[in-house]
Amino acid sequence: MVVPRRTRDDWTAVALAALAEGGLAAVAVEPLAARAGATKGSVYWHFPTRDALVEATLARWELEHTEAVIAHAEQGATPPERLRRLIGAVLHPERGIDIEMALHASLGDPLVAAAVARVGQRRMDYVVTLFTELGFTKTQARRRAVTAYAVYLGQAQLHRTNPDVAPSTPAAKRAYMADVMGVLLADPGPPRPAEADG
Amino acid sequence: MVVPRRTRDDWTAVALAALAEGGLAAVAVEPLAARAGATKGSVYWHFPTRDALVEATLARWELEHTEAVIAHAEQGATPPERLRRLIGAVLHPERGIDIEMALHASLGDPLVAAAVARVGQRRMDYVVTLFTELGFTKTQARRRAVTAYAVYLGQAQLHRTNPDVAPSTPAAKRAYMADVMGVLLADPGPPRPAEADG
DNA sequence: CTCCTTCCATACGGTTCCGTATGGTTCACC
DNA sequence: GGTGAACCATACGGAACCGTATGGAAGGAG
Repeated sequence: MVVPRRTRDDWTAVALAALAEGGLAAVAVEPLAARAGATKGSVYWHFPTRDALVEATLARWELEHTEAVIAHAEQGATPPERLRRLIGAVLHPERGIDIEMALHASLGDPLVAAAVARVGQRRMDYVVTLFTELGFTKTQARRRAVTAYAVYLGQAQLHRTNPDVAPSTPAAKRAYMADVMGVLLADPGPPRPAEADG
Repeated sequence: MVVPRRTRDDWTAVALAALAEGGLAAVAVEPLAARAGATKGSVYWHFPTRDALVEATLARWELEHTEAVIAHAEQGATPPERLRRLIGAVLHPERGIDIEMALHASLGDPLVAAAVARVGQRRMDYVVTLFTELGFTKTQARRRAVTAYAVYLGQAQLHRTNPDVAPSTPAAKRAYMADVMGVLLADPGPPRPAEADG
């Protein structure tokens, strides 16, 4: 009888799967071990504590998925096309979005909050550069980036709570995307110098 | 020694407070009882089970907070002003937003998911009428309503994960709001009859 | 004052998870 | 083929929570 050995990465992989399905609470040592056909003994050999497992899992997610949205957007040729791919990513959900929503639902955990904050900052920075490339001033770009990223997050959320309100048919999706693009690229008023930026 | 008696509403009030602070997980019978200076005996007299307590708490929240955002918006004189008040509500957070975010973080619970879906539907309906009043066609209004509500949700989320990116000073808030308004009210293209609405 | 209902505290058993201890198995390498 | 390290199963104690059982205190009706 060949007994399968596990590595650290095996456990973080199982943890990511559990995270996507059942949220952070599902990343529990004993259920995870059962899921992997092993026992706690293995987990506690590879990780000193459950928090360490969570931390390693988050680190892996950051590595693999932080840049995923950005990389996807960067496949667009022009800045507007890149923005389009960014916003449209929500309408064509991949596996990563489940994990992301699960993490947003577990901001009570300090480790999760820190990871999500880092990823959010990184993406915001990218979207700011995107709007800068689109001809917005720095201040204007920052404002639009907040709105654009909020649309991204809100869309994902809305898709979970009220899937019926989201456009479903390809034609509807295309029309909706066109509208969102028009909205986000709307001409800002002339920059009033008095305005602060905080 | 006068012993304080508790009512059903007392317990849902305590549950709402715990919900705002610690999420659904904090709505646990024993900690709640300790918080209220009582014991489980009282809770299990007023409610047959913990789920019943959660359900009653959600029902109360729906009653008291579903229409809160709408009522706040309806204080605006004109449709644009109403939209402005709706979106701006996130920038001036009241106590309700904590509970709402906590519930959005606990969509894994079926009771919570149902309540949040009902509230979301109700609000979406309202925003659609808002955009209709603003002169949009039904199809256009639906699209803009999705975007507007997504901005609302995403803003709230972003405020929790990356509070630094949100505008902080009153001047910056005003400028940001003006930009968001301009964005959401941007003229849609002419309605192409071929477009579906799913 | 008495009695009955309402309300609550205490005590208990059961479940699920965390973390530790300990002994056994597998593998590399000599 | 023996030895030490890597890997894992089993068994245990403890904490937090759910739900039940039961006895008792508080307050109104008579």
